[in-house]
Amino acid sequence: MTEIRQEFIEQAKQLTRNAEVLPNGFEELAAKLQHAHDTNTPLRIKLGMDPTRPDLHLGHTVVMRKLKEFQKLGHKIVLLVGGATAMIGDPSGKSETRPALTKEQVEENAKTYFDQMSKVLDISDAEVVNNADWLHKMTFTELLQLAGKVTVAQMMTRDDFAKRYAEGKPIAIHEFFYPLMQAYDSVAIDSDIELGGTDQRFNTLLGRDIQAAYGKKHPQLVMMLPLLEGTDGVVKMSKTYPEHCISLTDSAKDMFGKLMSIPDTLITRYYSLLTDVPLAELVKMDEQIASNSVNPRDIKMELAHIITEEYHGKEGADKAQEDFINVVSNKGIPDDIESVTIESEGISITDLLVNLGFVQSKGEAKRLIQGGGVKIDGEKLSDMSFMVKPNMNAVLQAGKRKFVKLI
RNA sequence: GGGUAGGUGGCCGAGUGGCUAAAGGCGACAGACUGUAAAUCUGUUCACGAGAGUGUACGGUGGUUCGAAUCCACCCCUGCCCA
Repeated sequence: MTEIRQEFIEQAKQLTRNAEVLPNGFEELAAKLQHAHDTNTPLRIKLGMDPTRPDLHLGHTVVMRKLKEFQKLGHKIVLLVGGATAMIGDPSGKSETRPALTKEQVEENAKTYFDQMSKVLDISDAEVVNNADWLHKMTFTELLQLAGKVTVAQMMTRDDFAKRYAEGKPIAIHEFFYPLMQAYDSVAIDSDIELGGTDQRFNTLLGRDIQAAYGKKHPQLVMMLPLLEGTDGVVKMSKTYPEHCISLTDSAKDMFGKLMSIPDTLITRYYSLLTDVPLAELVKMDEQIASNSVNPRDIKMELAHIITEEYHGKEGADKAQEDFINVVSNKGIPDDIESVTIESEGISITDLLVNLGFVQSKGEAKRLIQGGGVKIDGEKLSDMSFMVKPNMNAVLQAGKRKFVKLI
């Protein structure tokens, strides 16, 4: 084996920040980087995407940021749209078969995906493929050949299969095909490295085995990025729990606020996974928080600003921070709240709250009032049958962050 | 095909004839406090109604009963064991 030059060891080190490389740590990675450089053949970096729900959140950007690093080093990003796999649904705990998407739907969702992705990396330079293009053309014989490469016992080593089986939960046969299809994709696009969250360990490693089974001499490495916890700090950020997601399409204000709502324990983790702030500084932050020499809120606010700025520019981030301090810290009201015009006959407060979409039902509106969560011009409202009249020129507040101006 | 255990509110999970709009937990929302939409504590958590109350709800459809999440019949779905 040839000696690996320092340059590529450094590169590999940089690339493995936050990441775990399987199976052989970063030595094989460094070797691949060097080989790619010496032979002038960029590495093909695969990332699979599920086109069923096109809303991306910060959790997705952890992987995307890593892709960007590869891109900067001159490697080729291959974005794989899972048009075929989308019909199965990743068996991640729940066995729900998703309805087949039409080609148009997949394309449309993919487009939304790319729009959002381009906020983080350069899509124009990427290779975009859809696995429906080859998987749907497979014959049954080819499918059986593929399925023959893996045993049931191997399949069952996949963590969530094993778990569900132990718990007596159903596993449909077609769910076994998900990893197989994903693995075959690696054959089809001839990837050198596949990125994914740690939940993709099995699928991506299977890709390596299947590539080898189909004759690839140097099968892909697997680079796994940690799953970002949602704003509750416990469960990974996932579209299953939209309330814990920070979506890329969130307004600057929401993004900032949601970032401020993460538990203090998660601050440096968010820094590490979502910003370029060097590790040494993160260590310092941890010390500062531990020793109480700094208010964690301030470090968190800086984090919120950095990330918000990335998606909404400096101005947007500044404004969001200003609003946050004004509304949350000083219990003020934002300065750009919307107005609603009240019809001349007036409207009951409960109906109004429902109409505004602040609550789901009148019952909920009443509970909110009972709990002291409704204020008019800062005064708590206790009268449930309160009638809102026109020209009150007052600010209605429901809960902590819903405001509207009544005219 | 046979046996057996299950299917309860956003989720988990108790409940085996009336006291059950259904314990408890999680989540969510609100209030208090604060150093933040962290933490902690408290309250709320099907819909309509000012309220008394009414309607809807425990896999589905029928039935027994004054009364059913709870009993019966059939059906659908899932696990496990056996063949």
